[in-house]
Amino acid sequence: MVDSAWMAERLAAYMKQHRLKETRQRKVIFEIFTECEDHVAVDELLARVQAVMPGIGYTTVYRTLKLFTEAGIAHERRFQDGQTRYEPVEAGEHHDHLICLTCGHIFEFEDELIEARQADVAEAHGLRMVSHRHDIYGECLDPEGCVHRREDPGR
Amino acid sequence: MVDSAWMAERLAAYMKQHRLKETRQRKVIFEIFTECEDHVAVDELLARVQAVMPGIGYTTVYRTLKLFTEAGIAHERRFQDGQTRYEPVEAGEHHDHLICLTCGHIFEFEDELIEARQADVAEAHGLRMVSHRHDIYGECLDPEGCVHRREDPGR
DNA sequence: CTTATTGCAAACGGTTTGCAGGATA
DNA sequence: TATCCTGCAAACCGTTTGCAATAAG
Repeated sequence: MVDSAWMAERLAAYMKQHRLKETRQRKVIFEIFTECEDHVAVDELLARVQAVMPGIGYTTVYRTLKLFTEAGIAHERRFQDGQTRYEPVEAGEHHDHLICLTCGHIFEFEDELIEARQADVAEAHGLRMVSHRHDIYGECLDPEGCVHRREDPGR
Repeated sequence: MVDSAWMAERLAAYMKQHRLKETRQRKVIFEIFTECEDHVAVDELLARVQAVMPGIGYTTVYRTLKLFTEAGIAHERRFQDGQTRYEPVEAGEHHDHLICLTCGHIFEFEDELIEARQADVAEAHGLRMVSHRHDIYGECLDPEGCVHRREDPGR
């Protein structure tokens, strides 16, 4: 779950430290961004923001999202489609996904063993792990009894 | 290791089936592509190809790489840098990637422990693992002594 | 001689940047 | 008032497409 209070705090701290200004645009974008649970594409967010503040420019949205990323309250993700998507950073977050090819459901998972092992692999190659991306694709073992069949297959 | 004989065969079969023509350009690109062990970016490959065949257009390289992909002898991969990279398909392949953010080098790895654990994670959620994608990003522990520094850091 | 292919230039889509006017501290 | 921020337009970058000329079958 998104902890918008924590995000607001962290953003405020970052802005103060960098002597940035709190503008109407940034407030609105923040508001809407924190309401987005999933990975929002920029144009998607822009559309939602424009519904509230019609005159806003896409440049501002791009720049603000970049600001959020630098402030540590957003993560940038690029999928195969060439678009950049952003997701709110959550406390104790993990971004490993288990995608069901049968029903489309996306589970999030975290496995300490895998986490630890990744760092080892990096080290074995002379690197310090900074981040990772791990997606597992699978099929329902029991399609009939699948609890997620009716859910919206996240894009 | 790249099995260029097998690749040539598979490509030939695909071309025959689709009534495509064997051109000088395609031969040269194939030659050079099979010599590339790692993940080549298009402009990288273009440079190598142009060293052999100066007049060749980048359009041709793009189209040929797409052809290779359709023929099943190349894999298209997009990492976080926005460039599309291609790698020769190998028999029984399966590559996880370790990307160095300092020098740009891309290592391939396979870890049985992680492999096994992934299947477990899937099963724990009621899925049978079909495939996965796993990229680890890191930084050189010793940037000074990095063996890969001289390589073109795929931006 | 028919059809596929090439290479150029121009189009493209997503993103970034320069700049003058406007808002914030 | 001194900055910082905005929004526009234009630049940009990697990639794709239209097209007339060219090469392969």
